[in-house]
Amino acid sequence: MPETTKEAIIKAAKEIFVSKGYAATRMQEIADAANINKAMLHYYYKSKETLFQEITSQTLELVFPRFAQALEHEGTVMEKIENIVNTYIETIRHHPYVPLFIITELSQKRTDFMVEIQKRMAGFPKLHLFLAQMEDEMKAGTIRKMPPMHLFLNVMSLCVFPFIAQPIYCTVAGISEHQYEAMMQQRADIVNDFIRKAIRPD
Amino acid sequence: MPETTKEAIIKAAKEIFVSKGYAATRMQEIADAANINKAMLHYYYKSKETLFQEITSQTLELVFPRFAQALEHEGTVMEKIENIVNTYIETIRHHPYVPLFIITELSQKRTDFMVEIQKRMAGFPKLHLFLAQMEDEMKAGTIRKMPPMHLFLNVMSLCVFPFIAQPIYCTVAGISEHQYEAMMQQRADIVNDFIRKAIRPD
DNA sequence: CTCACGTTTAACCAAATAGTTAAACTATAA
DNA sequence: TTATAGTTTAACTATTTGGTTAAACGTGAG
Repeated sequence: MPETTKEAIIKAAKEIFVSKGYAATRMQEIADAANINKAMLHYYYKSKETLFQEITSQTLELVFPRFAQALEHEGTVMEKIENIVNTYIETIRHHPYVPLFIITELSQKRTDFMVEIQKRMAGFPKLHLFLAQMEDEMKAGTIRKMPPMHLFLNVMSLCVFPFIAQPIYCTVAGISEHQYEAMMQQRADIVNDFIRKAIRPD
Repeated sequence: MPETTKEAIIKAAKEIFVSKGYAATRMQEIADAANINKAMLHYYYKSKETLFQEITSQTLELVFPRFAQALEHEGTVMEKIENIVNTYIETIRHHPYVPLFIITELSQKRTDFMVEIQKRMAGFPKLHLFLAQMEDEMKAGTIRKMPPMHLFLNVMSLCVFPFIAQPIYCTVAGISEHQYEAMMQQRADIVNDFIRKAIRPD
């Protein structure tokens, strides 16, 4: 089945916008990647901003619903964490450039992008409920005492950072992208083990 | 003491290049921030590339020597980790934009930047010696068994990610930059505790 | 066939941005 | 004081890049 022009544009634009960010992306580069004339981009999308908006929307949609859902899981703190870890790593493994894309664009403080992010955040279940549950379990002695915010940050760090840092990690460790992907396949189990041991009471 | 023009340029350029990246930075913006005419930039530095090179060099110099030194510390795996954690978090707390800067520019795959990074990596002590020591201690039963690469990645993740993710974390957790900085002050101790518990043998 | 409509192209324009130049300014040493 | 060298500025050019236009192309309906 031959790809429509619009599909080719979206595919190429997603590839390039997400991996290089808005500022570093050239419309010509997208046109080349989609094997079309640059004018076609403007035929289907009014401007670079418009096209970027479309890509942003599709990209965030790919990832945020799953992230939100992971936080809604029922159970103990450790069961919730396990679900978050599995969901995050699995999702990001399929879209490895997305976290850096989000962080890159957020750091530019482009208002339209920040609005888009905040819209998605609104659909998020309240984080502080999860933090409160952590405190309850810490008081009950089910898990070790530590600042709940830091525990949550630890979970995020262990899941997300490896994908953001892939290029530098491959350089410093002297391994290939392929070897790195192999590492990421076993990562969810390892992270869960790590956290389980770290938070169990003495 | 009145700042020299060159100092003003470097200060402004560092601020802007490091926080927004090469592609999103405008020479005019640097000139404005330094309160000088745009032509002055080209009087002191041949081109945007040249100025960027200078900023890159100074910025990496600020951070890489400390990172390298932290890996050279003597002692048990946990003692080494503790030193790495303390050094990394302390260093990055003073230069919070640097990690994202490095990752952003690396992801652009600009060859000159990658060369600059690899030069600094050359001065790094061999990571695999540290990994080998981990394996020794795991066999000896001093620390829990787990893939050494993942343990190292965990340490990096817990130290570096919070600074990269600051903008999105402040949004999702609904806290101010100031509150976030306060969190980062206590972070080194918390991360060390977390890792210590996670790697101790059962 | 041919008309009409959506699609595609080459050539072009306009705005933004990096980079240049020549003249003016300033401080300092002879 | 003035000659000199370094510094600064306004005005400019060149290049890159986002965006436009009018004409050409192709295809399905009548």
